Amino acid sequence: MSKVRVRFAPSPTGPLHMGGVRTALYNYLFAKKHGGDFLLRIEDTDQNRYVPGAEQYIMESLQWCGIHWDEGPGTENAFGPYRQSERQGLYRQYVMQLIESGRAYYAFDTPEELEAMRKRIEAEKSGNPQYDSRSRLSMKNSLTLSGEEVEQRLASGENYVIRIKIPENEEIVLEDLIRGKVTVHSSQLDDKVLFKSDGMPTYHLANVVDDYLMQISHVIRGEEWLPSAPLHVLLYQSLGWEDSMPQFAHLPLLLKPDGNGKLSKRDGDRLGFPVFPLQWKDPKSGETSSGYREAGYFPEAFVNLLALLGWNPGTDQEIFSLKELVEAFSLERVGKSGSKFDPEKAKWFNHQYLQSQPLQTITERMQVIANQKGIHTNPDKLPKIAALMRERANFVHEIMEQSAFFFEPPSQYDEAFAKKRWKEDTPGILMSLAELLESAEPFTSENIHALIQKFMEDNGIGAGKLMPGLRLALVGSGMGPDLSAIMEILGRGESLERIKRAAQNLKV
RNA sequence: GGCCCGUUCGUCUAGGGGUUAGGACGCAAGGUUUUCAUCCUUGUAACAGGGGUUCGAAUCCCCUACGGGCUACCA
Repeated sequence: MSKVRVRFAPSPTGPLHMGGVRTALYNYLFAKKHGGDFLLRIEDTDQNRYVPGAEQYIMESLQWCGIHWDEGPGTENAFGPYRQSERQGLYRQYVMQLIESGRAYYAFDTPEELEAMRKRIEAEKSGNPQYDSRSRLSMKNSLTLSGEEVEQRLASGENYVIRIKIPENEEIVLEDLIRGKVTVHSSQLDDKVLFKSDGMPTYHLANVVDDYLMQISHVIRGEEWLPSAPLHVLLYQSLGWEDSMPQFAHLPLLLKPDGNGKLSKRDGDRLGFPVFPLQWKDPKSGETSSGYREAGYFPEAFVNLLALLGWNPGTDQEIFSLKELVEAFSLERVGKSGSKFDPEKAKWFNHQYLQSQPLQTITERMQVIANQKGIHTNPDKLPKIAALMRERANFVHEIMEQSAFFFEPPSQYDEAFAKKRWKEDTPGILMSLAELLESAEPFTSENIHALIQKFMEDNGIGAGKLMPGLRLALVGSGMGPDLSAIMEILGRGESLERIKRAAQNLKV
């Protein structure tokens, strides 16, 4: 087998959504698994839909995910350039080749005429309302016009497109790596435009030409391309490239969590989860869409959860590093049916990574959040807080939210909890405990814990009587981790101060 | 409408002729804990329907239903 070369070929028409990232990921995994190349190619043949910043966004997204391309914009070599707009001059010779061999033809129809044709066929119910072997002879093209007139129209600079001439009665068979044999009859295909009147190729032509020129071995893309895959096969055949035609693999779609249909931007807004890897601000509308990065996901978690949406290793393993994914990945284990995205499970993945991430990574992120929120922190405390708090959180920002009491004494006490647990004798008990804690040396969790145990024993006080009040004093609510650990982090001064303050101020 | 693709717990999925249909998320209960979480244990819950083929079908075939994709001088 020749070298594996795959490409991810997004169109810079907006932010890349997570389905696109998954397609890129599968391409990457497949390439790396087989020691091949992963290329990034920008399909910007539609100038009308170009969105500034989109290309940059795509690249930044892939980089954030750790999906690195071997070739792409910026890595110029023999196969470049990697933006189709920069390859414009390349395509013309191939359409001309098609025209000369009679596999394509010029067409001069106006949008109005095309519309009229569709309407007519629809009204007659005489077939598919499309430009095909049945209707093309009633249109204005080089099949119906005299050679002279075609020449004349071309010479006068009239707008024209070049269409593929779909053969009339042919079974087109394509062997899809995921779906098996897919057969389509040529009568179902229409004479797709290959070359637009603006001098740009359409996707169909450009992707076939570029895949050929870039020696792509496997085309791994979304299922939405399956219907046009036979057209691409025809193009390879017509161009005489049948022998180097890549193998196809059409991936199932990512579906919205509720109801049906493919995942869209709207769903994220509606259900409160990101559908984009990175936050995106639409340059036209100014509208902002949230991203996984900004929502606090680790890129490793994002990649992990994406990988398992449509692929599985056949084992019970669910946590995979990128490296492990490369090792385990195969197209044979990609499913055929669409996957609904489950935001809850996404959080679970991040929880897993939060537990296994180096403490330093977490504290760095905590520091960033602290700076943003204007929270003053003692950098020495952060690793301790992280270690103590992370198991209860899914995200670093949740650690910060749940750790607020470390940075600021309670400004108020949870009323319901106080009502239940703050008794008349609580202040007195706490004051005695505070006195005892003065002697804890050093002021560590272990020592504090031991002293508290001793205190309870000596005074015949149960944990249920002491702890809730103590917690209220230190935290302000009935939640949080072990109190000895909290006090160690708070330090002796702050801990005792909080205890005394509550004892003095909190009334039954 | 036409064409193509698909259908196992609510969700992601394993399983590809003989399984008590397995795991994970979620949910529920119990346990641990000073609280809330975490964690642990247990439980809940599925082969879309109908016909075949077969001694035997979730698994193979057909039909139906349902879902999805495509149907542009967009990708």
